[in-house]
Amino acid sequence: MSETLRQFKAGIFQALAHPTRIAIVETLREGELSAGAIIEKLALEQANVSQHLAVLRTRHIVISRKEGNQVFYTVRDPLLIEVLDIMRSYFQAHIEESVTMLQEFEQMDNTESAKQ
Amino acid sequence: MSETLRQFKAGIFQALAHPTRIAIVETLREGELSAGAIIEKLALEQANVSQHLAVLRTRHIVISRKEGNQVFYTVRDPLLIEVLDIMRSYFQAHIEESVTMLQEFEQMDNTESAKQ
DNA sequence: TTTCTATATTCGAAATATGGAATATATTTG
DNA sequence: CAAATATATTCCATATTTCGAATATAGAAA
Repeated sequence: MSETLRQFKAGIFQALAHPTRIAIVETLREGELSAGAIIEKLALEQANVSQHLAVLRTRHIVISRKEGNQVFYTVRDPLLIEVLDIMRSYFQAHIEESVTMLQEFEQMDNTESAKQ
Repeated sequence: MSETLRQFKAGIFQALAHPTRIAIVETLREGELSAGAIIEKLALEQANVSQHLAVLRTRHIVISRKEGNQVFYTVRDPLLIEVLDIMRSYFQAHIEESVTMLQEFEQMDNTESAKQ
């Protein structure tokens, strides 16, 4: 497989590699929502959500449609939702280890801060 | 959905969000390989591959098994292969656009360099 | 036109990821 | 034991990501 294709794939994964962006995609699971509605549902900063939406747009994970004042977003391909669903079963299948793993990451974070 | 689950999913995507790590996982599609075999197939620096393997290990994307001098790697869970398969259809479905997108990125890079 | 609302963009600081060079560790071989 | 082999880890410089604050833009309403 070409390096170009691998870069493309990495870009898609990268676009999904943030909890907030995953939250956005899952919020859009039921269908179209305005940026404002997403912000409200997630209870996050407007600028922050907008930045994450920009990442998802650039990677064509979502499509945006402007209507008057608002911008409506949809997930472009349902396949992505399917992927997220599979990952949930994966998580559940390995729940014990998954929690341990996340705890280890937190532990690392604490160790880092402790150094200061 | 819990923030924990979202972090977990983001972690998996993060682990796959690098061309070299994608190459490694795809190399392991056919089955187990030693670190050395992976390095040879990908024709990359030993240390570099080892670092990327460490990322994949930390995220439990791969499992390692030590036999004598060597360490053999496998992709841990068929569910992940399934994820990769779905992503593969996704990539194929959008390949045309991907090429366009990559061209745009190149364009951006050129613009960037031109600025210097 | 001025103001209001919804959304996007820019900027700068802090955090994180990356790659190469050097070094460490463990195992086998002589 | 010493040397060779396979792999992992550490260190350091650079690049990228992330967030909040401030600012910009575009459309709607007054």
